[in-house]
Amino acid sequence: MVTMRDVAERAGVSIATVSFLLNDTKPVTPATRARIEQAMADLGYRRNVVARALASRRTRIIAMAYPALEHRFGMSTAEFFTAAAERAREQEYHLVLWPVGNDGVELRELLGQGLVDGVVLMEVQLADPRVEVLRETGTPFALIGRTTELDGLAHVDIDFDATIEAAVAHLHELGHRSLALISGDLADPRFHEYGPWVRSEAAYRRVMAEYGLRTVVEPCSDTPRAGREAAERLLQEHPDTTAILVANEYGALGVVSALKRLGRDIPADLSVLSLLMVPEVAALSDPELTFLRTPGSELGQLGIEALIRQLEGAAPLPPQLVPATLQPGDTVGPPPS
Amino acid sequence: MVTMRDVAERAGVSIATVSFLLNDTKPVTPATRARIEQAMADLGYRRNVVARALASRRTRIIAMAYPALEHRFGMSTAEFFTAAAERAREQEYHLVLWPVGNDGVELRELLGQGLVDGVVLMEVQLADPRVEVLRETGTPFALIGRTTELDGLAHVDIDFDATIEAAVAHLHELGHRSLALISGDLADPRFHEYGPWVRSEAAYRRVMAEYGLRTVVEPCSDTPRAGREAAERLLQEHPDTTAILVANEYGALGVVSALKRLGRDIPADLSVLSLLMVPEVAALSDPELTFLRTPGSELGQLGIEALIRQLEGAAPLPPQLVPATLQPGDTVGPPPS
DNA sequence: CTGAAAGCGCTTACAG
DNA sequence: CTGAAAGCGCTTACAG
Repeated sequence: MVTMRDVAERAGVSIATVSFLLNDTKPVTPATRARIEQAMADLGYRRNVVARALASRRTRIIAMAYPALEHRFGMSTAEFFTAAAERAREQEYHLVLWPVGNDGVELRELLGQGLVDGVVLMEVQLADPRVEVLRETGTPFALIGRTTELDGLAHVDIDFDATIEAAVAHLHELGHRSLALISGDLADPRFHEYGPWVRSEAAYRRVMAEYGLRTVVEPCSDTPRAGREAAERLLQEHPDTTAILVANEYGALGVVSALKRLGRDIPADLSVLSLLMVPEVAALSDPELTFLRTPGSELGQLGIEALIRQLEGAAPLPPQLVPATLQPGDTVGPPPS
Repeated sequence: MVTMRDVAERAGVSIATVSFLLNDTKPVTPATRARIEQAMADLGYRRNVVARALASRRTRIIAMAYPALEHRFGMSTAEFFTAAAERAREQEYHLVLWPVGNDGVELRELLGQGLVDGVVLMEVQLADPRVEVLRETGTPFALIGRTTELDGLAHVDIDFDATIEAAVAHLHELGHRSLALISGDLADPRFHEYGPWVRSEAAYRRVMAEYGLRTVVEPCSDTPRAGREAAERLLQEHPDTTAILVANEYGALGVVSALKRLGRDIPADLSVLSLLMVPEVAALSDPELTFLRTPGSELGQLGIEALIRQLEGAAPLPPQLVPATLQPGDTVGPPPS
């Protein structure tokens, strides 16, 4: 292994100078810079990140805490994670995945090891025990999602209000007046604090009230089968529905197939608009779903950015609420006349 | 931060003794063991992994190299990755995700940093430039997948031969004689060396020849839309087909919807058997797909296991070929009489 | 602008 | 069975 000492010797300088150059932490004359760079090139020097971490007390490793037991690691998550990993790498950070429970116990254990400089929290609950653990241990962190009590926490999240507003406005413009929401299963103890479902449902109720329209919400867990059942229940109880909003990525696929089974033409008889979905999943449906695209890459990157700014003592990234954007598909049209 | 020195002082021993106890690397009398353990508990000591890494020249960090640009990070990948991360954590390793290209350039760059003890390679190509990089740098590694030249490389993979044999046998028993394969798109330069598609197609040809049956292969890229088109082409060219094997996870969903569009009853008119799929994707189809389950968790864990054994100097894990197992669904039945 | 030296928190021969 | 000490490869006051 080529060390900094080897480079310093060959360049005829001290290791301190090599370090100053590498970190751009003190000025170095062009002449010595050239000698050091030549020596590094000759020897193929690569700085050892572990030694650097120990000496600088900064590992440049970030953990993404993902509650894999409670949440399926699906396509959306994959988008968050790979975008985050790439953004981290651009800034010379590494990203580790910590599949830890929501209660914070394992998280505390791992933090004690001193491996990471900070943590990005995914699948944030309204009251999230992990936040307390991170605070107690003094670990810098950023949320992808939001707790209820935010007081100054760095976070990025979907702008549920704007997203739902856009969705309802779009359907309303087309002429729809009877809009139902198939939401998440808030009765499930794992999810009753789950932000995306709580917030999208609240936003739906608020926006519908503003439009003076009736409110119908059908709970549904996150599987196509549950989606089918929810759609069947919905049409039984509210046969006059002309457009269905689905805040449930995998449930949405079941909604479409249930309607087809029931002989409904999509979108001639009934429109389906999927909220919060990635294109890969929308394409799995036939007809392909019209949907609001979860800004997964953006949020993954912003989450990393928010954390890295803290780590580097830069100006904090203001909270970012990113709306999902409408993507055309084949499941939304005007209501039947 | 509580250090080993603090523990040693409180227990009245040297830091070496604390280290010996912690690593179980030298015997310690019960009395001093008790004192040290008490001190650790009192102080809430947690060993610093970075210092340990530098001193021991072992970071206990493993990278999973994933060519995110070339391959979608989908549900199957997520299963591999989370299972690997969990298995690593059980053995006190951490898993980082390296989204690096297939050419090995970025991989070499990252290896130089000395962060990881070893690498698990995903989405292995028949001739994989990354293998050469790992060899040159002397990095321990394990493959999830297989190159053509394996000479002794640690690897775990799907047993494509056994999987395809089981699939064909199952359909043959039901009475099918006209089986077609919708495979991957080997014409695409990104995938013409992609093991799963090459191997499943080869196995199909071999097995069909053994049964004395005609061979039909329709290439298809990994999207539902491509699957729809492939199914349409197939029925055009070979209308007598009674069962379709699909070696293409997302393509399979398109195959089902194309058949429905064409008015074919599944499975009364035509059976669809998806090879290499995870249950979450199978459930997205309506009717739910009959499929051979990709052993993602098993392979993720075995890949980590194979690597860790090398890292710890244990007996090497013999190559593991794990067959996909048949999962009942609603898309396979006897051929029309 | 550059260098000598202490120190990050551990592991590991070596000695007893 | 235990300890003193060197060393892992860097960073960072401090001094000049």
